[in-house]
Amino acid sequence: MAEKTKASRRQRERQRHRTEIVDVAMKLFAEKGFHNVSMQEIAAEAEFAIGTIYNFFDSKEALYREIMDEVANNVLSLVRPILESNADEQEKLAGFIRASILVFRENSAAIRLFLRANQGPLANIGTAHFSETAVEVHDTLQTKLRQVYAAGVRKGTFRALDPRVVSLALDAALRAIVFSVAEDTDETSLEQKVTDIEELFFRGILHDAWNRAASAGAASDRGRS
Amino acid sequence: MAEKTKASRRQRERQRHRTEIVDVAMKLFAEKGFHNVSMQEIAAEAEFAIGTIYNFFDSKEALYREIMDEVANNVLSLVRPILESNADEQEKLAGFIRASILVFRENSAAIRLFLRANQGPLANIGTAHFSETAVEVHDTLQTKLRQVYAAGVRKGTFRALDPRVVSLALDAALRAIVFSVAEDTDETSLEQKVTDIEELFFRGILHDAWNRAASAGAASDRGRS
DNA sequence: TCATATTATGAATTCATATTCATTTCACGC
DNA sequence: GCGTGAAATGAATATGAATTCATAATATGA
Repeated sequence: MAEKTKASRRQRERQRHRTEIVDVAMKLFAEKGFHNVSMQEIAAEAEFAIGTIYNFFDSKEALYREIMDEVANNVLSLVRPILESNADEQEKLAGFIRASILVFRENSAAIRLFLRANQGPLANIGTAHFSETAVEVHDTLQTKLRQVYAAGVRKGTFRALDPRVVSLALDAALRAIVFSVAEDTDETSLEQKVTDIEELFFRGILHDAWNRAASAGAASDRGRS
Repeated sequence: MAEKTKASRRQRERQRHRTEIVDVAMKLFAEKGFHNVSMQEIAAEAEFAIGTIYNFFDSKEALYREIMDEVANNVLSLVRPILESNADEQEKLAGFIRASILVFRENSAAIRLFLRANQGPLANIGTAHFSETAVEVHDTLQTKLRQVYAAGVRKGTFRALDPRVVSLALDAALRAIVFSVAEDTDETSLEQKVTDIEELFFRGILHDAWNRAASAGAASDRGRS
């Protein structure tokens, strides 16, 4: 029993060190990107020797991948239930918007890292190819979004737009907002921004009056400067 | 006169070589990102010796910066006139959407490079800090977009959403679509996607009937799973 | 206190690229 | 065909990390 406690103590210590390294690495990667952070830098910032880092992780890539995977799975576990709930499609999308922004609020560095690496659908190219998990998670969420939208279209809730376009646009727009919120640390504006994004996607930017008048001719009255 | 022609010939040759190098470098940077392309690779692909590249550009960064600046200015010169025209705000935004996608069509590698480096409002961080010009161009366009939107709000054409949110969302969504179009080379779908984006932004995803019914209660009827 | 196992250390090594520069090739005018 | 300067060449060098590993420090249990 005594042995067990002490052995466990060791392990806990080690775990703590591991966590410290991961946290520092996450912060640095999120700030500067994979290529612009050296293992030296991570070691120094975490106050360990370089060798120590390599006791925990086989390589820089492995360290990065591990962080990415963890973050990706966190995001997934928070957002997925919303898209898979029993709520109607409109509520699901509204929930997705709110969740995306709240998830960010909780640990901004982590999410920022995830977004950085997965910017755009071209996640495969460049830095991001390290973590298959992260790419999978991104694809999973996009697929779910498309399904929700398509279901809404079938039920007549949503317009018959290309679900691919809608899901990409929504995802991209949310990222952009999330980043912008990350820059100015104004907390008040966040709630307003969420509302604006909801309005924007659900009802568009045109005022209703215009909306109805313009809707019929929208596709035809081009050609004038 | 004879001398002049011949001297000019030399210079034209040299200019052509320069262009070849730039084109190759652009392609590679766009495909793999700055850090994942070596000067060796560029030289080999362009069929020049490494030293030759350095006869034209002081460093890898300088080469990259030059490309970025050029691309950024091209984009600006194509899109800016639209936002500064005399058309009404709705036409300006519609024009912006169409232009963004057409600009891309013309030389996809170049635009892709530009987008890659400027993903998100965090353009400052990471690879992108090489080219101030590119960042300036991005900021300029965002500012113009906001101004157009704000003007539309004042005139009562647009809803009173945060112009920052709208311009960010529009920009981000367009990028995402542009990338996705880049991946599948399906030309037919492009036109449809443009239309969908316009619909999405101008009128939202909700059907009109729902639109009117839901608009009042949208903010209050949450809380049910 | 000692022997052992575990963990941490960081100088030395390795490796991939960026960059340099002495040499060669080439185009042109004579 | 020859002399000259511009342009191209690529082996050699410089640089900046990533990774290794022999050694030191530390904890554990007897």
